[in-house]
Amino acid sequence: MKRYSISVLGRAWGLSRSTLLYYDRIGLLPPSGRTPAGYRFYTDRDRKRLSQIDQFRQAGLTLRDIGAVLSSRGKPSSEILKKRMAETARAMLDLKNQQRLLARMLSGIGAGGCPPSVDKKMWVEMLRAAGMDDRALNAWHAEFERRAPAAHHEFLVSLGIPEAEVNQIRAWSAQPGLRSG
Amino acid sequence: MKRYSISVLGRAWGLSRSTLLYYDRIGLLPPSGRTPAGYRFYTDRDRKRLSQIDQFRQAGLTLRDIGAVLSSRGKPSSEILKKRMAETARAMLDLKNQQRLLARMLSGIGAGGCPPSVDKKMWVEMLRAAGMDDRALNAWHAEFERRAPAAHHEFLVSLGIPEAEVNQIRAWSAQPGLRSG
DNA sequence: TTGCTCCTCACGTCACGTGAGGTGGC
DNA sequence: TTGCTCCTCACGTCACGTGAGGTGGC
Repeated sequence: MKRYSISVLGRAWGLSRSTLLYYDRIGLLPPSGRTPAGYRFYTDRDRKRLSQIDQFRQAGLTLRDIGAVLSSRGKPSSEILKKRMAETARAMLDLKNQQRLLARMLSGIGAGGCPPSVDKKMWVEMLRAAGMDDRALNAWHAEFERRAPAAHHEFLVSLGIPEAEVNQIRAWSAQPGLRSG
Repeated sequence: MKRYSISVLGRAWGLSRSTLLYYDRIGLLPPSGRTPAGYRFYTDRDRKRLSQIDQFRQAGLTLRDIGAVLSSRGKPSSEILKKRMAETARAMLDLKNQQRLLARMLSGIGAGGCPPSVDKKMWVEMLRAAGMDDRALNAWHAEFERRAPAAHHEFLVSLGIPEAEVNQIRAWSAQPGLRSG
């Protein structure tokens, strides 16, 4: 039976010694045994397990999830993989949004004053196009005001709406029903 | 001058009290002052700064980078934004690769035994199509062997290459020049 | 007095990296 | 003896969250 020291096994996968020490500490990859001097040694069984761990790591699973997948074959593991798949989808959207924001910031720096990309008119048109009516729009304002009043304010100002009108909209939003009364 | 307590300001942006405590501790957003009783209070200046911080946070900057961007207007900030833009591109590639891996794992579970997606022949053809000749191929094996011998082994086996041939390839890779001698 | 907000530590999270101080093996 | 690897703490990272234990303000 071939034996590998901790650093040799790590280097084979481009992992550091401290990574394997950590995997041992959390019980994810305990070595097959110790030499009389207390050195960890790993065998081909461990090498195969590390290979699997590495696969799942590349798929972005947490070490806790990897442990769960490896210990229980079958159904639960597919649940975990699906969960991770959903996370990646969300993360992609996040990244795309970040790229949009960064692009705007960079073009803003490069071009000096950038034209207001979206104003009140365009915003409302977009929401209407998405099927929102007056009621839905009001409900949305109310929700925005309730959850993040300052951001709501900032947002309305960013659409080029004058301060006075902004305050009116916010007052309506904070007291739903007041507008129709 | 309007004054906001820590929780009120936080809630306005959907941030927790402890987040603002943290921003104070690291010096990113110190409050304008304290009440006689020691309570932090924030003003509109702070509110505007938090608005900026939030923008950059949504763009994925680290708090350290946000601090740098806010304290030095102009050139250095665009460097930081470009750096972040590059990071997002890499992160996208990572995520796409993760999705590929997850899809393969999930289909593997669903369908039982999955056919070996890529074998030696296809692999070599792809590399040749990319313009690699024998020399380049050998150099690549050598590099793979040097940096991650076990993964190299695993990879060759995954292409359906028999153990004996794998060992030969790895021996050549470890001793470049031996093959031509 | 009750119930709310505020305060300051201090420790936990995640997946390791980085020393410090000491030992085994050729 | 030299130079390498190994060992075990213990603390640092990042952006907070979560109590514990205590106080201010209506």
